[in-house]
Amino acid sequence: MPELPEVETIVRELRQHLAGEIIADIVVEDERLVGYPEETGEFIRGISGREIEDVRRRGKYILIMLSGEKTLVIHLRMTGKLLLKKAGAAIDKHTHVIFHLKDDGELHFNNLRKFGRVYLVASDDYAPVGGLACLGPEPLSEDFTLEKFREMLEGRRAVIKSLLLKQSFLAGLGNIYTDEALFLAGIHPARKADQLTGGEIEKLYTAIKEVLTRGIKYRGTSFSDYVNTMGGEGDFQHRLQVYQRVGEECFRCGGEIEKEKIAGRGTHFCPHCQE
DNA sequence: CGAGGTACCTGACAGC
DNA sequence: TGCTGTCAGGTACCTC
Repeated sequence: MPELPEVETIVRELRQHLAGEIIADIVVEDERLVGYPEETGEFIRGISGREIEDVRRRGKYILIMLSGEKTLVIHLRMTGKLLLKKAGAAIDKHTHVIFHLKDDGELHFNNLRKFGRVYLVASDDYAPVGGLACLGPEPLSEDFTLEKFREMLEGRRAVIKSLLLKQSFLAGLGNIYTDEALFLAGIHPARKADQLTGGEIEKLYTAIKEVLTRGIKYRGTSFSDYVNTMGGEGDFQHRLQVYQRVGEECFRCGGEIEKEKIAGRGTHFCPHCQE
């Protein structure tokens, strides 16, 4: 489901509502969703009674910083949702982990396809969460400069779409925002990374930042599953240029948007604007 | 390094 | 109505 803008939207809401709260108890309905520690009881005991000090984001990972130098890490994968509820709220069929707050609220981890994961790790050691430990740079951070992006692409013979989707290369882009960024930059998704011109790299760099910034501004893209912590939809689906627009007119040239399998994923692009 | 496949799950939708 | 195949915002793991 969620990519960087959706996760960022959720993180901002969680921070506002959860900072300073104490997690009193956790109910795990399906142990498969606990990625670490292996033993669910250890996960529950390690969290119970701790205070939520802050909520942060790294790539598509949600980091709930707890007292005692512990971090509750949550990844939503495809269909995960985090929903803030009042105590005693109805439990949805696909809610598999519930965090009960001391002060009357609940956080429901809902997961239709059960791909999402929760982890409890020491705040100074994220190694047990492999994907988190080896993430690439944050695309909206100051240290992701154009110069750095050029260096990252140097000598990479992979198809650009597959590189952009790779979290260890750059953190946070998923299928929607990758397609949108490549359209904005006018680059065909199947181009080889090391064959992009200097101008194209610069356009892509700007496009990535712009697409993510706008995605956050409009609080994410909801086309089937994504909702924020209050169950509300984002707005960016109304502003997509290519994603989910197969057969429709390109807003730039009037041609027809196509869809093809590239880098193993359904890929949307305008064959005229992205040669 | 890079490409392609499988697996993990449930549900929606198209086609017969 | 119901069966079958395909697809879905993600990632880990495997082989070549």
